[in-house]
Amino acid sequence: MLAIAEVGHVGRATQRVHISQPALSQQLCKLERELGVALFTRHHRGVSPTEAGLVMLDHARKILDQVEEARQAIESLNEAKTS
Amino acid sequence: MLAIAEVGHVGRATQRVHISQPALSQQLCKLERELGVALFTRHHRGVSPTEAGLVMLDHARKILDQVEEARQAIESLNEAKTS
DNA sequence: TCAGCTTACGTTCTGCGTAAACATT
DNA sequence: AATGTTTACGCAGAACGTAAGCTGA
Repeated sequence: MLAIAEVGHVGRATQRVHISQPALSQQLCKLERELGVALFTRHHRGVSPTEAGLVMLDHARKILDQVEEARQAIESLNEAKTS
Repeated sequence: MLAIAEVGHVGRATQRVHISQPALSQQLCKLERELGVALFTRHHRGVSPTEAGLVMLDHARKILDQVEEARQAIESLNEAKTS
């Protein structure tokens, strides 16, 4: 969700996530409410990350990497079983 | 979700997660369908993790730790701002 | 006026809880 | 019979998409 907004535009990010732009905006707003901090500053030419947004981006990448790692771990374990 | 089932019983885990036992069972089944692998073997005295369950457990802990780390990072960043 | 984010609103889907069923000893 | 997991089912809340609104250059 946030990781996608790293493209610089909320609207531009939609083609990566395959959801509509308002929905993505809602997700972002919800996350910001949840964290109690603004992740991006809105301006007329897309958005740019705040300080908090930057640290969050870093953590988000790590989390997603970890998830992907887990997914691949069970995947390769699956193949070993079926072979 | 999975991390809670590390208590050994699906039913016993409910008091940690504060959701009903059927709901937790559903989550577990859904995750197993999603991964295409059984995470636990069911027997008459609770459940015990399969091989896949064990590796998943390991990854799940890392992921949750990472999430917690992120949450605390923005938290401390918030406090710095307000002070 | 234009580009891009946000709000409104109705619909669809997901997740939970209660209740009932199934399985194993 | 008893313990523990799963299925059925109805409902509340969340998420999405379409459409309309808002804002700054």
